[in-house]
Amino acid sequence: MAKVLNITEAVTIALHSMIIIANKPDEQMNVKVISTLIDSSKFHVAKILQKLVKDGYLGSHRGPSGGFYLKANPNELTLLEIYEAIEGKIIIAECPIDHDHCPFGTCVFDDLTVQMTKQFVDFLKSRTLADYQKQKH
Amino acid sequence: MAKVLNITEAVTIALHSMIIIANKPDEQMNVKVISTLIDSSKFHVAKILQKLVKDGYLGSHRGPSGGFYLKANPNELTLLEIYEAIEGKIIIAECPIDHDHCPFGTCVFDDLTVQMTKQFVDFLKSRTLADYQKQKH
DNA sequence: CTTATTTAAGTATTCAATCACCAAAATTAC
DNA sequence: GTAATTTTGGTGATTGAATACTTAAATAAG
Repeated sequence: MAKVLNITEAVTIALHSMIIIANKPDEQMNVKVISTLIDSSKFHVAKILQKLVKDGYLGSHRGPSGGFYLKANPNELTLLEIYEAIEGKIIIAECPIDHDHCPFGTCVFDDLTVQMTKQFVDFLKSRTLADYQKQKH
Repeated sequence: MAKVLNITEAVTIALHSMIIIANKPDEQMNVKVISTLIDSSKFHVAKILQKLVKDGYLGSHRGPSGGFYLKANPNELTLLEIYEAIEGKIIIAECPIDHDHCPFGTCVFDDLTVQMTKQFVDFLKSRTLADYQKQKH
């Protein structure tokens, strides 16, 4: 069973956690609550959230009633920025055969892989965190 | 640096090798020649070709002047079939969050991942090996 | 028959992603 | 101030995919 798209659990955790936190601006959401909501390992969720704190998208408070809160402006934060915070900058998927060595004039995939990657990037760029907030704040 | 599309070197070797072999129906192409043409490890190329032989797409002859030859009908063999011979059946990339646990009514990615996967599959299905032969036989 | 060539098959290594755990630091609540 | 809670940061295990290598078997050519 093969997946065509590289959508890791790490990115999925990042996107869902950010959306969940953006929808509860009044409560401090902690790892336990979030990992339960999205049914993921709390260790993995903790790691991802720590990275998002380091990158400035989230803030955190330790101790009882601690947790994470949104620091970024949801109207300006795109899904692309979250995606790339976890995975690194998206690069166009080119055919692994070096073009100098490819025995064909044009790529076997034509420009499909380029098109598809752009389509994905454009989607992520067009969506902000605010688009996923039930009540706007 | 993140790649959105899962296009492994293994699949790339399979597609390019099949096309190369289909274009030289009179010569026995061996691992050394093919791996040089596509600038890949001969060990890896050998592995992939062995699998394609087992699956019946190629035949082989050992010994001096041995090599691989096309067994499949290039007019009926699609790129999809080659792709799935190596990677396994393509499945729709769904969000790793179990739908029962997803806190959102609709997927964060909308149906983009479904659309993109179908687009890729449709492309691979629409191309036969014959489309890549310079002179038809 | 001997040697060289080539595929076949099995094994090993590498790498990334995920997951699990622990000790330390911070903070809150009592 | 003490105890409980929660993030932080580091480490290591595990898994699976991808890639690299090695030896064995087959075959052709001389």
